[in-house]
Amino acid sequence: MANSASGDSVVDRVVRVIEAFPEGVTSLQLTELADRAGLPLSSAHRLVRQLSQHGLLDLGAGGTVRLGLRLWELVNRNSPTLALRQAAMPFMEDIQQVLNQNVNLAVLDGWEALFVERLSRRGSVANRARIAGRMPVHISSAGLALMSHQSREVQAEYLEQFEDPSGKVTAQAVRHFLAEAAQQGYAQLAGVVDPDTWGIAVPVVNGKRRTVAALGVVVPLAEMRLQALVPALQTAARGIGRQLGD
Amino acid sequence: MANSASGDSVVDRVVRVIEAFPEGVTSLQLTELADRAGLPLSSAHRLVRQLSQHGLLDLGAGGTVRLGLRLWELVNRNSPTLALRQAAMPFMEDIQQVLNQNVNLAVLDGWEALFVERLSRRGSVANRARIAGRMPVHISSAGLALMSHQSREVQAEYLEQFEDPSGKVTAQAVRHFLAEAAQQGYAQLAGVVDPDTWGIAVPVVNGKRRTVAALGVVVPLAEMRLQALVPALQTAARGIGRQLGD
DNA sequence: ACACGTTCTACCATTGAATGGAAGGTGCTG
DNA sequence: CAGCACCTTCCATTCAATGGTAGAACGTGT
Repeated sequence: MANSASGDSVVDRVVRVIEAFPEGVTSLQLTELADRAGLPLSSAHRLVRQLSQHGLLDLGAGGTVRLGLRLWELVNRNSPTLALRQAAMPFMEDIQQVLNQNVNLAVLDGWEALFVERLSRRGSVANRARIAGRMPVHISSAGLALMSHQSREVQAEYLEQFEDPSGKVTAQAVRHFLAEAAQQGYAQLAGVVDPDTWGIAVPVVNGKRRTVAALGVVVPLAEMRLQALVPALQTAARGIGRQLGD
Repeated sequence: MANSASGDSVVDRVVRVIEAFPEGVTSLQLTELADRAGLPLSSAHRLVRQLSQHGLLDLGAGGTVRLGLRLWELVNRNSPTLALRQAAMPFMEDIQQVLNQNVNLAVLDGWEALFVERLSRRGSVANRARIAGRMPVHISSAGLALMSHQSREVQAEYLEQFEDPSGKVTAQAVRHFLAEAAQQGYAQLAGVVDPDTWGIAVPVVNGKRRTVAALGVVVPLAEMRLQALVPALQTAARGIGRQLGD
């Protein structure tokens, strides 16, 4: 036995270590980390120590492993979402001020909407969809808005593989939603995430006519005023797109 | 010549690649990246390709390298600042609502304050750009608030190495500021970052009496009302500390 | 149209850095 | 105090990582 009995490179292992943290978990014991990453304890230990010397991980006393502050800093300084967030924030704040609703910004990654930024409704305490959270395309208005503006090929590929584990939604239904969203210029979805809420999202299109994000709000059913919301969102989305350039 | 002519490990190199992005730069050409990371082009190319296969980097056509969406997601989901931000956000929103000022949250890293979250003043153009930004301890109220609550040893070590490149501030002056902040329970600093603004920050103390963050506001000189601001900040800071537990 | 510079990508023989089992700490629990 | 669970260190073995070289794909100035 020698270099990597399992046939994986060092890079593979570094990635597995970082990916080993389950969602929302910030701290892991060394043994558990090694287990989750599928690495021999001594190898995991060596890797973690090396990474923590550079500040990407934080190896505390007693084998407690956390992601490093330096990693957080580097990623949040240089992430490609940075320009998007900077362009979008003023408009998101406007929406929040004027409509007083939860505002969110998402991008498409695979067949899921990845939420990049969120402003919560004034006065509200709890907060469902989190920053860096994901939602399948077919159960989020943001996801539908994004997918409805993808090329025919991408949409076909998406519908091809579509399968709803709960069995509540058919590919046919999703196709219908997407067509509707494409035609109307916005996507809406009622009571899916939470029975008493309504989601509305519009695409954000950059200078090259590429759909790069979706801007959306989540409103209580009782306060649903489509006529007021959609134009506000579309105006903001155009403003963001203009800022983006590209 | 063989494994690493320069005597650095693979982990070292991965770190250098991620660190190669200058602040605010989200996209780098492969050649420039190799240059900045101090790696032979072919090695950089191999590493980047491997990392991008896992989604930590994004190697686009023409050798354009960006940080990967997956990396952003993983870090923002599992970062140790997550609990802090979640605990602090409601209180920061309260402050923003009541005082209508720029609110920020920082932690101490080395001899600098690292800004973890920021809410901008209503109506102002969002300067959210400064999330993940750093400020030296001696020119930020947050930094002073954090340092004033560190142990004697840490403070001594800090003052020992202190040197102001601009020569405007002496170690003696900083010592004075820290003592004052420790005694008063808050730190203030006028017109340093911006000649017309005043910074005030208070420490956030967790259940174990450890100072884990600083909560601060930046107000225009004209609107300076210390009597109103400090109690509000201190109340919020206590609330955050209670949420944190630990 | 052509030559030149620049940048990305692929190949592959060489070799020392990475590996992981085993053994030695450390701290907790019954 | 024995037993367990976990962290940490050591070191001989060996194959994965390395980087010079060469070719492909641009773009640019003449």
